[in-house]
Amino acid sequence: MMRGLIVGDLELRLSEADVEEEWKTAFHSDPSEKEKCYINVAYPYPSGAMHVGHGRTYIVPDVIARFWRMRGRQVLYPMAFHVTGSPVIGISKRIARGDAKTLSLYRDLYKVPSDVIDRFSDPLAIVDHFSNEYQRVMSRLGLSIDWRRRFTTILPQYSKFIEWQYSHLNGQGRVVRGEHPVKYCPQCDNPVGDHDLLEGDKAEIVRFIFVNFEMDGYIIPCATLRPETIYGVTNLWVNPDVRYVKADVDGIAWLLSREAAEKLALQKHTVAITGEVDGSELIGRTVSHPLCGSVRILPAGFVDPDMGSGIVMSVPAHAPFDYIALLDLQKKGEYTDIEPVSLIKVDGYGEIPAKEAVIRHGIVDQHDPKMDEVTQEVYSAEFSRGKLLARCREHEGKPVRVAREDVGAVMEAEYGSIWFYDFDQQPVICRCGSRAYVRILDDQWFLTYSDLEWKQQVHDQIEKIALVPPEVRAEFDRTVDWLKDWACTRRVGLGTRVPWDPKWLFEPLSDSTVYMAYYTIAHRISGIPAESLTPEVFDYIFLGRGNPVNVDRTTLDALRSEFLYWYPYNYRFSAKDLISNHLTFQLFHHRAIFPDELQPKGMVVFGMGLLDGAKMSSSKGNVFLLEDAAEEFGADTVRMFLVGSAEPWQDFDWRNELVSSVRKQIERFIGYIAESGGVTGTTDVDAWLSSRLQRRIAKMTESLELFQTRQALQEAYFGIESDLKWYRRRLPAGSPGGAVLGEVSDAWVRLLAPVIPFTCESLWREMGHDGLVSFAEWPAPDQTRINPEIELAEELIVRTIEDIESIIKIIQVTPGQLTILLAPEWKYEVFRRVAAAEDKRSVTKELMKDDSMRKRGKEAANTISQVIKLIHSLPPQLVEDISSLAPDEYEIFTHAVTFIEKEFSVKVKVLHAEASGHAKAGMALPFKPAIVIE
RNA sequence: GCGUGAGUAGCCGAGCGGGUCAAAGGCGCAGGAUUUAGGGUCCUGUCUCGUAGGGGUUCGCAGGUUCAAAUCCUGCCUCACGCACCA
Repeated sequence: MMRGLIVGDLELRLSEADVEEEWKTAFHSDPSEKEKCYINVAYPYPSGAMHVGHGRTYIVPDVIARFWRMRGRQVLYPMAFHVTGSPVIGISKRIARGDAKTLSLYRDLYKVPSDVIDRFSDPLAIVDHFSNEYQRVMSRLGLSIDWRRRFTTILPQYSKFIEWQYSHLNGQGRVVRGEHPVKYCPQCDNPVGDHDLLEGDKAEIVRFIFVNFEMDGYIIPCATLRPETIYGVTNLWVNPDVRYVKADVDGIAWLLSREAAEKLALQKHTVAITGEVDGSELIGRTVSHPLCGSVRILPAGFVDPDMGSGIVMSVPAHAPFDYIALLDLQKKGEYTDIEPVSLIKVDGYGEIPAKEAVIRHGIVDQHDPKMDEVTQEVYSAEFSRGKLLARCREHEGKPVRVAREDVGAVMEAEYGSIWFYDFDQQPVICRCGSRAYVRILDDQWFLTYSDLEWKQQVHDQIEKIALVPPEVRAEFDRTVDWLKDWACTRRVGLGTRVPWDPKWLFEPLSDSTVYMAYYTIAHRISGIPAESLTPEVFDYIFLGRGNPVNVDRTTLDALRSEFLYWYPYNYRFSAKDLISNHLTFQLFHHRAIFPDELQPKGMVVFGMGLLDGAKMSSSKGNVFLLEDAAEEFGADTVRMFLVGSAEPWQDFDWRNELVSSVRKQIERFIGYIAESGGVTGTTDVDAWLSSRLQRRIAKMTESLELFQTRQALQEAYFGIESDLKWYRRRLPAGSPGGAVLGEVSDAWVRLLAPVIPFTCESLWREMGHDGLVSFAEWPAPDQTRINPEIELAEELIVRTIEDIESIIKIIQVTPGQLTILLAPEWKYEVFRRVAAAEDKRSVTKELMKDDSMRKRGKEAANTISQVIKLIHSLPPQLVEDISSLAPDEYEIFTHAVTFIEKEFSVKVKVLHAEASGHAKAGMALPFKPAIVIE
């Protein structure tokens, strides 16, 4: 009796534990005679518990790994933990501080015991705890990982590996020093990433230019994105209620808002405040700029000292805000001599676009909520279609987008303009609660992804690499084009120090680019002291170069040979959000470090995970923990759902009701296998079932080769199940079936083993096999068992039964007798000739040229048109089979009479239509007999 | 806003080098069967009309190409992912 037949919760879990124990070391993978298959996944950052979304990321590669292992490959599926970076440092601080939200996340959602949480004030305790959890849960889910190779990215040996990589990149001139604006918290004295922000995580850093006016020996800067509009400036705006400061900026006397002066100090300028001045004192004064001459300063309450320099240049012809503000003053009879000065011609507008737009939208004053929209409208019209007018001198006729660059460059070179960075929205608040600013870091290290030659090499690589799905190729190419230099170092966090500048650490994405190579030797190198692992050692292992002496040669040769066995990797798996950074970075780095023959071979990109239709997100609490899922449904159910509900590259949606039905499917599968045990003998439908099985095997194999896990499961689960259902329906009453069922079970258990390995492992054992199904031979379709005639005959019966059912349903009578009238041979001839005809429209004429057809007259013409219609409604393969195999319908139906009689509980007669003399006889067509129900 | 991709029946999803598509499969729902103890299993139906296996209208919206379009082209709308120093 088979154990596990009745799948109680407890029993299921017990058997999972048994199998897990057996697998403990089964997937340790060493170089062998066999062809290798090396797959890997982006390693996790263990700062929290795994949810079902993570589950799929690691289960899909596992299914693929198991598949190729059964196909006889030496498969390597390794795993490590990425602990580089700063998030856990923030987490540990928040936990130490007793932050309620963080504590609740870890205690309630991740279910970390309180004594463990107590240790979380140490960031290393967090990653330690969760990497062990990850391993435990991954094992529980049956991932066939070689755990000997596990490492973390702050292991001293790994750091040495990073140093080696960067010594090459640096030597190639690919690491350069540069300056870079970042979001920065003065309180924390550190750059802040978007996830470090309490508010303003969508804020972007915008680069303004200061247009420097002059007044009494002071520079009066105005921040703008549109330097070309200098030719249309009619005045400046100053807020009379704001106290401005005089400041010494890089040795020159400036006048600007206090906020602006402080911001400048963070942007590589020396700023010393020397005095203050009321905005009101500035009103009415005259300033000048070489490109627009002298203009006056006017009062404006809307000027924000925290925006730009706190002083604004006014271009009323093209800026609706300026226009309406000027108008407001003039309504009071002030400054009536100022006229808007037009400098841009744009189709769809007259001389003063700002004025027209304001009038068109019925704006009455500056406080109208539509002002932003109007401004946007004018700006984008001018930017996309505008051309500069004659008053812009040498820039006349230039499109706005060009003139903007040109005028800016001239101002910077000749008129003392500098760049000024600020956020496009406020406020931007650090998690510590204080305000964040833009700061320019000037000793930052960059990877030169902007290098055109390097980009080209990566483009060439992308052309050669296998990408799943292929549509992502365009996105990779775009990313390569779009990448600029990447700031690859940080001041804080865990990680490897920059060897030549130890105050910096390599940033997390930058230390995770070629670690797939490290897996190949991770278990062998962990015993070697880090001090011995000089760059020369890695050169020897990975590049076969040099003559290192601090590690003995036998060891080195072993490492080198293992690396060469596995590398290059065959497939890397990752979610699609990493295309624009990690997945592309690793191509860059492989290209820079490794020779042609060791470049990546392929990548598989995953879709995202949803939970009940909403995006999964730990921070929002919208997650379902993987372990809870395994507990509730069983590991195999979780696996089958995650790989079967959508193809890997599609988004999937975890819904408990759907998962439950997957569980029933597995139970049904176990039931089928159990019932087929020990069945002997043969039946009439065995050959059919066997033939179908071969096709299912071929289809599933093909699908898995293409990573189509969902398609594979459709064939291997639902396909085989539906064949079995039909098979059983076809059996004579009381028959348990034939020995073919054993053949099906044997193949079926192996086909599903990659997806539901726990179940299949125990079934395999119950079936009396030695060894693990995980290493059993993958079924191969047996061509000799494929029998198209039998499948065609069965198809005819299926279709006829469907016809009978639908007729019965419509006429709603209880049939007393059923007669099947078969089409005569000449109609088959028509069928074959129509099927073979290129042009179905002229085939009637063609056929009617025949004497044999003509003498049948109208009947022949009708038949031809019915056959044309019939052929259009049948699958092409079927049409071909009907033509070429010429099924003997009489033989087929007389054999199936008992079955049809059983189906409809009615007497069945099978007759040749033309001999029957029946009124419906004319309806009979090839493969579609006429049916008479009385 | 920019880049990449997607929009198919109650839901999820096949199909997308044009005819074979009223459109696979699953889920859900409905009816029936079953010596069915419990949500199990099997069969049937599930856009619409129809007392003979058929007809009609559908595949984000609006146009276009074609004898023929879910499938090709154009425009629009909506959604997802990415837009950088961050895992």
